[in-house]
Amino acid sequence: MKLALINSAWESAEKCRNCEIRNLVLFADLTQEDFNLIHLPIDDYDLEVGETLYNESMPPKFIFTIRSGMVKLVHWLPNGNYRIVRLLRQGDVGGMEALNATPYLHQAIVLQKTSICRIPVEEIERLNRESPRLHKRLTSRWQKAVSDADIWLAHLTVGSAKKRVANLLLYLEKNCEQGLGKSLLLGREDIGALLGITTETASRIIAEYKRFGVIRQTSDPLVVDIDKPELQQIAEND
Amino acid sequence: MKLALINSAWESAEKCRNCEIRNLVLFADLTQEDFNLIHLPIDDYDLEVGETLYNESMPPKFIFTIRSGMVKLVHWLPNGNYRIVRLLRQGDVGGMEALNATPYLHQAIVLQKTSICRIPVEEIERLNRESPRLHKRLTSRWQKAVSDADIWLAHLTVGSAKKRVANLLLYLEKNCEQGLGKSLLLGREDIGALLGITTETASRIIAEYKRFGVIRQTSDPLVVDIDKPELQQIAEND
DNA sequence: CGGATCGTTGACAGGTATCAATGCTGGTGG
DNA sequence: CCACCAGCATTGATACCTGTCAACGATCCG
Repeated sequence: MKLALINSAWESAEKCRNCEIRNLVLFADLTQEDFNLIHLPIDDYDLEVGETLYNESMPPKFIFTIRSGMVKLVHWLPNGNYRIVRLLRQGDVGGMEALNATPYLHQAIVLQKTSICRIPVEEIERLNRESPRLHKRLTSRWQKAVSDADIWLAHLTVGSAKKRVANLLLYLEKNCEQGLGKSLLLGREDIGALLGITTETASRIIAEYKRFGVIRQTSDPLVVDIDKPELQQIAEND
Repeated sequence: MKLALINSAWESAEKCRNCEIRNLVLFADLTQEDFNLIHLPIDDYDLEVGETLYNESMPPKFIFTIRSGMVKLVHWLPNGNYRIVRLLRQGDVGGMEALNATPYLHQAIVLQKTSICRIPVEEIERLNRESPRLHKRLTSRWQKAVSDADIWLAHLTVGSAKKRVANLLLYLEKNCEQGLGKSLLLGREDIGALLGITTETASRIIAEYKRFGVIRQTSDPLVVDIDKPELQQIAEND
């Protein structure tokens, strides 16, 4: 049993060392010695659309890095409504609240098939104490979370509903890994919760964009081709 | 010259050790030995309404803790409009971007006479390396900045303009140090930039609240008495 | 006293929420 | 295989809200 645990830990360190997106995530700057410090298992696994990564009532024992895919952070309001406060994409870290021994602040739900690394908080704390390189990475991740939230606020909650949807589509084109000119097309309810508008308004605008050819269906119903210049035009003027 | 610097450093460490709000800010957990590590001067000073604490084009060499008062973080948009992305109040830390050697992300402008501690980034970095207690504090401040931003988003950018203003007044009552039942009354333009509404709409709503006695002028034109239950009522239902 | 700045108010058009009804699609069980 | 259902997306009608443009009042200060 103990041996199994040690093997597992060794394996996970090995996997991290060879991880192809390592330069994007927490362990980018770790050295060989740092990896030797890893004792607890780091699990990696995939989640399907709609599955929950963590929520407010789970014990905050892990942080999560996104290897690929996309996750929404949902904040539930007392009246049963909800608001999406951020999207996590490749290289982002979720659940960092756990590092301060406080409960998770959101429910994290998968929007696109997503590949995850789940890292025990204990492990992070040990490395944090013993590896200044990891510490540096962690604080810069934290900063990224703050500045993402600010940019969100400044771009996605101002202007008309049309502008907001245009900005969202442009944001997704950049960040959803579907390739140039392609964007993930979220459910209308999610679009509403992201932009602070109703589902009906979101639907109307998406339908209108489709009619005018600003966005076009692809073979995958969850992905659309977008007319980037046109959307940028809408986002700025109109 | 060198002696003067050393004296100044010694003095600032001394001041921090005796600071009456120390338990709120970064140095809460530092020990005597930790203070002995402080070599660079930590300045404290006051700023008046409208003065700028830092902005995007200043070299990011300091972080700032708010001893008292209130500061807005302004994000300028390309078209000349601006959005207030967060408010800093007693115990908050501003300009933490500097710790990652990136430019400041906002312009920080004083809303209420504010008392500041300005701490050199170099100093923080040294302490961070040598004092695990400070490190812990720093990460928890960072978390606070993230969760503040999220709460902001979830409460102050949804619902009707009336609800948003009500929520803002309740938020200020809790956080502006004017005492129970009293709230800082911001300029209408600031209210607009905070809530994502126009100045005119902000003005209409404030004027209406005044007419119905939900808020009442005090001797200080920048402070109002608020009818808390009524505002909570408005924030939830209506 | 005049000018600048900020707050207030009005009129109006356009945008958005709301309520309600109707398509559309994928999955399930007969 | 098909009928049916549940969940989403779409669309319409309408009232309300908010942005916009414009004018006017209040206050402060030189």
